[in-house]
Amino acid sequence: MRLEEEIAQKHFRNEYHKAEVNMVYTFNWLIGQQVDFFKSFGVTIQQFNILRILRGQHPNPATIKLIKERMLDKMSDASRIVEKLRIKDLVERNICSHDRRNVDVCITQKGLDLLAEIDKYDEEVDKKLSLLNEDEIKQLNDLLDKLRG
Amino acid sequence: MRLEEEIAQKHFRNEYHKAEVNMVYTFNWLIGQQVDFFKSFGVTIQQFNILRILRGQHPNPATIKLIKERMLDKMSDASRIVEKLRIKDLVERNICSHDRRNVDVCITQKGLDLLAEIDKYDEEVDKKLSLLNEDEIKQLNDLLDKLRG
DNA sequence: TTAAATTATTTGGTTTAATAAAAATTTATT
DNA sequence: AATAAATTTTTATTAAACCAAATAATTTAA
Repeated sequence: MRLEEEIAQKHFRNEYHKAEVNMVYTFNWLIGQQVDFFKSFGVTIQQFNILRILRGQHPNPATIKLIKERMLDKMSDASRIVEKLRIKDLVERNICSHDRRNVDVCITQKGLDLLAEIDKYDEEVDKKLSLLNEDEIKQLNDLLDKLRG
Repeated sequence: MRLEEEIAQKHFRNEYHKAEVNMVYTFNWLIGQQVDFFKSFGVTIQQFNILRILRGQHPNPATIKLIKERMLDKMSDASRIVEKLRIKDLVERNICSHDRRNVDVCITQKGLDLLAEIDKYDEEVDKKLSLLNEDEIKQLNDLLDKLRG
């Protein structure tokens, strides 16, 4: 639906202004769906993102620093989120023997199992964007890449 | 820059998957800039959005319910945000005499002044998207509108 | 070799956000 | 009129973001 009809704002200064509002609005729409989806698996989006980073490293550990760098939302408080995951037995933490400043974080089998379960819904998740066809989705990706410079 | 290079993720299942990640990443980037911008005026994005809604109603009041409906992020905790604004003297709250469940919220002159000040930076804000030209921005808007259905 | 600087992480305190439940009030039903 | 249902707002709870300071280990440099 056109943005103007979804929110009660009739007027935008120009297409750039509309794009700003449109992105924020679409972002909220998208994140809202993700929150609900992940909640059904007992994790938050941030927790899921960290688990995925850890799976990417598996069977090697990742430090908190590496996790921070790889997170989509760079500002997140990785230490504390890792601790939440540890409480749920989804990750393990150990002081690194080579450099004891580091904390090595590893995904557990339970964590891997959870991700495997979530993976089953990939197609369903992709379908949420299915109102755009392949070409349009590619266009969108190109525009976003260009936008960030 | 291409998303694959900005985040350390090489592989996406398909363009749809990439688009999901791309939107979250790009919108986080955008919202991060907005947060900084509004912080320099002493308000959060949500507070700004509520002030704008109130200016739209001015000189009539808006109820909390109306504010919630109009917010881009519909789920937000409007009561508390209004209270934050009241503490800063940017809005006034009064129990509605017709229906005492309602709370009438009005923007103050100080609130109007703040918005007027922020308005001065409109062009500068639009410029953040200037890597896309008019046509491309319009395409982006159309794609996002279509995406949400 | 020791002092200073750097790096990695944690912790405390504050603010924001999302959600559900509670409280207050009005409206509807019998 | 009395009670139930619906509506509006507030409060409580939990997770997360933010920022600075504290802690601890390592590296650099004098």
